Amino acid sequence: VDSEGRGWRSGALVERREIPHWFLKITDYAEELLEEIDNLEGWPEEVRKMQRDWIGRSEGLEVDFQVERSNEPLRIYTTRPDTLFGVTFMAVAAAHPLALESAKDNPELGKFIDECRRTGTSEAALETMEKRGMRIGRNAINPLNGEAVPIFAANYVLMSYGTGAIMAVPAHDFRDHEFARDNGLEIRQVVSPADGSEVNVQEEAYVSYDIVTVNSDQFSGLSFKDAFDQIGEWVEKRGIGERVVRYRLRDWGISRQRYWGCPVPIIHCDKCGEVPVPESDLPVVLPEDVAHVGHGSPLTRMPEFLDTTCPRCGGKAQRETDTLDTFVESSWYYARFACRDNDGAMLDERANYWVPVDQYVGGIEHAVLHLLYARFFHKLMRDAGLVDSDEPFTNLLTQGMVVAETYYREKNGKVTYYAPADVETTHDAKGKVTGAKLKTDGKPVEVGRVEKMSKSKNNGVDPQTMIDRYGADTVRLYMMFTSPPDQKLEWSDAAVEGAFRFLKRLWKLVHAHVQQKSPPKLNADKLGDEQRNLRRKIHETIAKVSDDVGRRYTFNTAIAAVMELVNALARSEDKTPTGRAIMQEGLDAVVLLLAPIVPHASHMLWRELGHKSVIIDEAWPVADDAAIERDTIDLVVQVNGKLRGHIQVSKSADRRTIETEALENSNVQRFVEGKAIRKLIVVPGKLVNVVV
RNA sequence: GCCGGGAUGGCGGAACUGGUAGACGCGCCAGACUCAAAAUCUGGUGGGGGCAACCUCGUGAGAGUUCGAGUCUCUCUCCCGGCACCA
Repeated sequence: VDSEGRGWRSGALVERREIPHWFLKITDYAEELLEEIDNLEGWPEEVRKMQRDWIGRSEGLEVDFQVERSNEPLRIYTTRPDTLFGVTFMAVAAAHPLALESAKDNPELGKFIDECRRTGTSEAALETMEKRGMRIGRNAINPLNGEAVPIFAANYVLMSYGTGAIMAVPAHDFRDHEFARDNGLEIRQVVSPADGSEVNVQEEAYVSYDIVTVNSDQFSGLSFKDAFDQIGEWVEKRGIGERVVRYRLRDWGISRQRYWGCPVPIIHCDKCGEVPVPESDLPVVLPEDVAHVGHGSPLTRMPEFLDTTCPRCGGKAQRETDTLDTFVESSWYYARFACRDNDGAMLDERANYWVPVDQYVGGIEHAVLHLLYARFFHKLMRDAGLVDSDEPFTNLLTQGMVVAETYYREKNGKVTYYAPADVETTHDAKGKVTGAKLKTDGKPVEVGRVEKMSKSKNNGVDPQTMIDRYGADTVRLYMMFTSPPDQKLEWSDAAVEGAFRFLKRLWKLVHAHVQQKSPPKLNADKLGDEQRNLRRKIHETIAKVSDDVGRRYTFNTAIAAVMELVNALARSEDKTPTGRAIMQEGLDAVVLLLAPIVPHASHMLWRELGHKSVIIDEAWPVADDAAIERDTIDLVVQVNGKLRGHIQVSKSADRRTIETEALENSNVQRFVEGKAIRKLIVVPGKLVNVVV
């Protein structure tokens, strides 16, 4: 709202009725949303941190300041009542009623308010712009010391947070400090470090909770907590304020002045007010013959949509043209999917049976908005009796995005991007990329940054092209192998080729094996050293892949481990019956471990390996602990923390034996010779460090 | 500006609880096979030194803690995500 009472949004004049006015009271659930973050153990810690911060619970004090020539006090909210004696000015949001009222007989202030309106309203825009303000021409009286301080309208005060008005303490707040210096206002120190050290608040604001109050009359010499409590009590006793808990979280404006979206099913009647569309008339369907021109929603210019009759009195009425924020629908689709054929209800028992979602996967960019709205909406549905659970998503995996290299040419300031598939790179003897040229004309192109795939950068890759060439298994294997799922995935056609090569190698290995006579049943008690080692590798791999897939979700390291096993199996030249039995065991394991990632190839190879069953019906393999057991362990020997040798000791070797072995190592002796051994550190199963 | 994340060979990444930095793959180099090429196979591949055994430097920059730091602490740089009407 500007100084003349007109409605504005993102710097553009809008109809007053276009100002969003449908809200969901998410703040009513702030406390529960905050507390329950502690229970979301299947969520990444960074998402939980971001949500806590977004909700932003704070304890503070609301205080009334009397305003000159006004009956209305100015109520402010502060989390630092201990600094109340340092207030040297006040600031209100440009759209604050006090600023608007003062602008009526102050055209210059009106102009300033209108300028503030144009700078945008996003938090990022407000925080980064130059802090500007203008005196509204009145003073406020500090109730604690009776001082009159000027009131400013300021562009950095948010109307939507707190009371839209702040007390300014330049000595102990960075933003107030910057503003006070720019406007030549007093900076008065009222708290000092608790440890008695000195600070210069004229230079820089001093902000800390570990303080003692000074220059604060009867409230001097107090800690933060004592000052908070005593000043809070003082204010409450006089009825000019109260201690309150506030949240940074704002209510959710679900109105959008857009065509695309679910219409808000409300009819505006001059007599009856806002009347819900009767259930029998739902859903309200968007008109499809729409001219998308000019500003705002085209619905507001369509009488055939707008004009209707009031369901209550039957008189002339108009439809609501606001549509719902898409976040509204994304807040409950996961439940609706379980009962999508039900036209009689929003959700039924089937939805309640399936939720909460065991494993939810989505981009990290949804950490606060979508994932907080969905949690809120789930609680609404719970309180409406639709579901029994408190939270929508038990486990959350936030995946990274797909990025790819960009190539371009610049001509007369105009940049043209070329698809990676149409470009050939050149490199030096070490493989470092030195340049790139377009395949069609052979002339050079610039190598740009690696960026999120987009049409404008022409760096998108259609997975279908790769699926056509290599098959879906290869493309899946590549995507799972290239990065862990929570990091970005850098697309590379050449690396897809690598995944294809691996599958071909495995295919050949299996076929070479099954062409021989089928192996006997494995007798694990009678193995040679080589055979035991290979068998250990098989079972170590089963154990590692089970952990990577089941606990860590690091599919890239799981696949790397399977590749290592395949390399080890391929190196084996043991053609004895026992050797072939181990090969069978190893290949069975490889195919079972890969089945979730390359289902088609695994299905075929499982049959080739002589099994009658279908692999999708098979159980996940279990590692044999006895096969993993070792008689000896390899230890690293360091001298002063630097690697100097390796020793092999019996797994039952005591500390004394290990120390002796370590010191006998010839390379270790070279570094120990002639020096006094000050300490011997033995880390069981890992290393020995000799400190000289 | 605030909140969250990240930086490791030519490249993607590994190192999970402070204990062998560079697993696995790509790329590159050399060799085998071939008339030749492709495909495939074998070997090599962080920088520097050394015939070699090995030595030395090295995980964005700088400091610190520790017997030992990619990993912990502090300061800083750059990049990415979010900041409520992009969805």
